[in-house]
Amino acid sequence: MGSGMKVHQFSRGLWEHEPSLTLGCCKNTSLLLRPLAPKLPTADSVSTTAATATAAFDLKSFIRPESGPRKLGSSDHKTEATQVETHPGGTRWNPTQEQIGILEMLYRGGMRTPNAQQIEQITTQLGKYGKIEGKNVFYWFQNHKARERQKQKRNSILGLNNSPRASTASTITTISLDTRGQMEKEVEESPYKRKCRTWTFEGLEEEKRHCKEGGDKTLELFPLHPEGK
Amino acid sequence: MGSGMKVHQFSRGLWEHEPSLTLGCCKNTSLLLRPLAPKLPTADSVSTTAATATAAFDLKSFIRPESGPRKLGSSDHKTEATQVETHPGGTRWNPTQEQIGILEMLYRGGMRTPNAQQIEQITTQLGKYGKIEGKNVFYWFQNHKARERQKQKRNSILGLNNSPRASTASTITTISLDTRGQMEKEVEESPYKRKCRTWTFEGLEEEKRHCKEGGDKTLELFPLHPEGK
DNA sequence: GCAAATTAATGATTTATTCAAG
DNA sequence: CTTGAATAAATCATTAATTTGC
Repeated sequence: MGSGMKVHQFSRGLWEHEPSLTLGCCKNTSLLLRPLAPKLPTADSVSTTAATATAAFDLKSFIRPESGPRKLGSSDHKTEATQVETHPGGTRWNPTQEQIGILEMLYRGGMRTPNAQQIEQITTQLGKYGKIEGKNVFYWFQNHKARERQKQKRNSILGLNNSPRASTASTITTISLDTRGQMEKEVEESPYKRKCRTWTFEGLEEEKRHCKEGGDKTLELFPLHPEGK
Repeated sequence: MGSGMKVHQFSRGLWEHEPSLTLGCCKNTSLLLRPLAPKLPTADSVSTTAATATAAFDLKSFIRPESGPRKLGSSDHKTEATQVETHPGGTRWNPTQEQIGILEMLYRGGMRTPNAQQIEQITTQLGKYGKIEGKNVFYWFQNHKARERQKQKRNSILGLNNSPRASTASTITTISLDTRGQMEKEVEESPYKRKCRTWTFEGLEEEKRHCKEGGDKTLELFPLHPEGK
């Protein structure tokens, strides 16, 4: 199955990178602050770092917090952000027809992996038609691209066999709307590109057990960093 | 090559849940707004969506903005964010010894893929020792995990040959600090687990050409991906 | 001893694979 | 079965080590 092993080496060094404007949380404005770190060559950094860097930094709360002291009931942390409510009934994004339409239009227009700014704009626009987040847009493009590709691969393989029910799923006929120069090689996609997408974590995760039978809405909330950038 | 195909099914549904607080950007509180979209079953959504959803939403600016009217010189956009500079000399994160030490400690403690909250905390802590962002922490764990894995795979393959210098690379001896139930199977990792990490895009990218030979700092920030291809 | 050239490590992205919800 | 969501694998790209020539 995996017999491709193609190596793309060209198109090198032409991708620019975005410096990703560093939200204001990192409060080190002085640029040369790494006075520590004696930079010993070929240091194993095992015993040394363990001694130097531990500081005030209890790992217990980080590593698998379930095994540690369970601090669920205690409002010890800063549980003050009341951003409750969130997803009323569903865990995952349920796109509306308008949203899908716009996304497909963008895809057909040639967009493959939008960058952060584009995702932000798209999310803002699609937000008018229903709840959506940036990651939904991102994932949609990822998935759509991958599935279009494997659909085409399957069609190209099965198409030679010409089984009478293979490709009757969609059979879109009115594709040729205007098709200016945009369409180009819908097939034979270029497999590697180098983009930079700067993203930052913001919302905290929501595990929400399978919620098949649980009806209670005890949603506690956590401190996100509300200070934006 | 791809002959593994192992499916791990245990250790399921044991992750505690943080109910997530959805930043307030999505402003549709009324939950049932999809008046449009007649929801025709197995809709192709090609011609229909193109008609319904276009609205006020110029795709031209999204899809490969270079093919459209180039608006470089015009300061029409909000080119007011003088978030220049940021990375003084380097594009990518250059971890200090302390940061690496903490990260390795966390890794050895058992942390594999921290969630958003953990990443946020780690980033805050590591920020004391040098500039760092959340994505750096995330990437570090991804890369470290993957490379430890392939290192072990390589060792397990070569280890059977019993070359006398195979595993003398690190030979950490003082591993057993306290090691309560934490350590468990460092080898034979459980490769699939289901977590939720909600992340959102935040920083907009800004472009900065390679600056290898160009000494000028004319970093234009046009909204682009320079060419689709 | 230093600096350019080369190599090794590793940070950052993209693609492939997989799980699970509806 | 379709598809959103998440992770693992592959790989590009940049920085630090290391080597080499002077």
